[in-house]
Amino acid sequence: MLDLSKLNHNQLLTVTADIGPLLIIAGAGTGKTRVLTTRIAYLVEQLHFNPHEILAITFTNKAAIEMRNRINGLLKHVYLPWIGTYHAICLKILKEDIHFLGRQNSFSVIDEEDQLSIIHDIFKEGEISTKDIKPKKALEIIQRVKVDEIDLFTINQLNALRKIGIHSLNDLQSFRYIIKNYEKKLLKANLLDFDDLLILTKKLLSEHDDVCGKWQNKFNYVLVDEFQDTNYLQFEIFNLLVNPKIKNVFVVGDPDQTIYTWRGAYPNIFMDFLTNFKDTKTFVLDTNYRSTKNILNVANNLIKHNELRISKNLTTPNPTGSNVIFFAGETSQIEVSYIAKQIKAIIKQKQYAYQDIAVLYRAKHLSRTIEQEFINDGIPYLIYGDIRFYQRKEIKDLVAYLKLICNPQDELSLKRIINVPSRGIGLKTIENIEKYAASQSISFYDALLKISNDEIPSGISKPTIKKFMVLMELIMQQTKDLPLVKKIEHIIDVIHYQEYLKTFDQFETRWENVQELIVAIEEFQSEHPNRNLSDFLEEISLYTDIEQSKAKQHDFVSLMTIHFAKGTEFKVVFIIGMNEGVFPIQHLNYETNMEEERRIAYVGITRAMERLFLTCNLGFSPISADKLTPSRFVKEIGEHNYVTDTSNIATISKADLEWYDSSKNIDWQKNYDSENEIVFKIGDVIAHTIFGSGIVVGINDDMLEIAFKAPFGVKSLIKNHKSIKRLKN
DNA sequence: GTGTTGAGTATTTTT
DNA sequence: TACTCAACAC
Repeated sequence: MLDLSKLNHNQLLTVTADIGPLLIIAGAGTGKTRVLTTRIAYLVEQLHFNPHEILAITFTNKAAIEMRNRINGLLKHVYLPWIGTYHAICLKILKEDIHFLGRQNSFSVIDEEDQLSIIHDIFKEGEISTKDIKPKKALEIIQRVKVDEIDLFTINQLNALRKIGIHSLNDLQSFRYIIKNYEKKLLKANLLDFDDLLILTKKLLSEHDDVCGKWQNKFNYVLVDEFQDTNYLQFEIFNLLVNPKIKNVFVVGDPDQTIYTWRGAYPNIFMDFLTNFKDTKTFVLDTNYRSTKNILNVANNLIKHNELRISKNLTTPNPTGSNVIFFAGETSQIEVSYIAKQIKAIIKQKQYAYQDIAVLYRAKHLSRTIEQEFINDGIPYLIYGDIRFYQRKEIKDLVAYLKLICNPQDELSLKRIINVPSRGIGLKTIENIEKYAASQSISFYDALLKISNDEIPSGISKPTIKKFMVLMELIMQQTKDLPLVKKIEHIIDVIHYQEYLKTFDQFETRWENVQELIVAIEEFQSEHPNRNLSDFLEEISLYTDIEQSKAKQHDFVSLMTIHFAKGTEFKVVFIIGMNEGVFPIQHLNYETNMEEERRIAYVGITRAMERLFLTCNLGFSPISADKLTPSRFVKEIGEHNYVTDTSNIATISKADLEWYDSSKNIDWQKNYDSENEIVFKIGDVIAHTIFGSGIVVGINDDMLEIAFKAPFGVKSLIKNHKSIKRLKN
């Protein structure tokens, strides 16, 4: 029997609400996950829904696993096959039905590294220099164009393209070329990128009523977690999946925690939802069980500065708790050693263990100084999301071999491992093989076959290729009838992968990762005895990370970005780099969305249960000519709501703190001012908020070439960016 | 063809 | 600081 006694009044109403559209606005720490999982248990146990007709959409794979575990705690022996991210759900749907779009169900999914390697090929073919356009930039444009469904071929107005990072007509031409060829290559090789999973699912469901109807009939109840981070495309898919006759939906979210607008999420989605589902019942959960009064107070006082917001104030029955501490160190060195000192003190008092503590930051690179400090001080730590497991070289190499056993025609994988370990098949040879393949209109693999059997185009060494092909044949034959785990072990053995890895730094870690992969395969096999290698590859194609077994064994401090920390909680939280320009972040060529920055800070603060430290430093940032100032967010929280720690090493006295001043600084809330464009000419003296003064030395399209003082040199910047001010003619 | 080194450059967040 | 890329030595 389902135990509902632990729920508060509102939670209980939510869990036991009648079927029909439900919207739950659940603030941070108000028991969102509990409500979701209990609702699912309630559906199965009380309302007798079949687990197979329940679709639950989460934002991350991690959350999906977590949800499955919690449901398992509530309902023994009940398995919900349809819990997953939009991407995972779409993958399953497409694997079943993509042939309705005239494509083959045997497609595979590529990750960013694969995307980049395809982009590199396109650059080579189109003779685009990586100096003019960075492949990463091209990737970013491709993603934004695809998710936002922007048609680059009909848009000619630069104004409309600035927001996605295209600043000149020249670039537009190049990006058109890149995207056209990118899509062509994917189609030809039967590959889908992450965005395609969503785009094609939408296409499938919207263009094929019968297919759409089939899925709508299948899913009689649809739940969505982290609804605030749903992007438009995902929302469309959601709407297509919901059976319009019954409208059994249950969406949970918190508009104040929308931190993925850069991936297309939009705070207004809640209004859209209410428009689509007119008879929605809305519940608000605003009792926070996570944080102390002091911490919640800080969070509430910060987020109220967002203007585009539905007002909401969380309250908590928890005690007042310790003061929230603000610390400003003279340098970043002092900032991090302060944190180390606090952690050591906390541990010494035995109030908390390392695993109760998290250090959070706005951007990944900020973990560097803290990591160094922790190494020096012997504080155990783990950086999450550092290098994702399935993105590591050693893992991708071996997975590429596995993919090739399944499908020898997989060109990406083939090119990846053709010279891993080194076999004397370098870039030149690969290029020649590609040319040969193109001239014969055959695949890369078939070209290799031909070369090793008879024809030898110049510039390719037949014996080398032959040797490689014999090896591949051998691997395929010998692994054919082996169980999954033996397959990978055999490959590692035959290609002498361990010896090869020894030539790299961090051999031990890499070899551990290889072992970890074998464990993952073992687990897959014992959990799904009937599924084969390609099932495994499909399963991991959406995984970026793995449950780190390390994490279960040791006691360490967690280091992660705030984005990564969403959905977690820690007794003690440090948020570092609370500096203007760092958090809120200021970037060179993009505008800052201040409200989103504030929400990110809000998410960070609300991770804390008992102790919260906000730290900053007043040194020089690596890219700044000026001294750093504390973040405006600290000021907005209100001085009476926290305590400034001046008791420690070399702190700045409170009076000396120079705060962000909107009248003195250029506000980069609206970075682009196309109404009043300044006309620059060569020789103009300008001031930049980061690089100081400089002289315009070149002008093209929307960009200015500006010579700054050492160490910055000449930079290309956007002409009408608010960070640039003309000083005199 | 492979591996190393130095110069130059660019710093957000993730499925 | 970290990563990329071109140039160089073997």
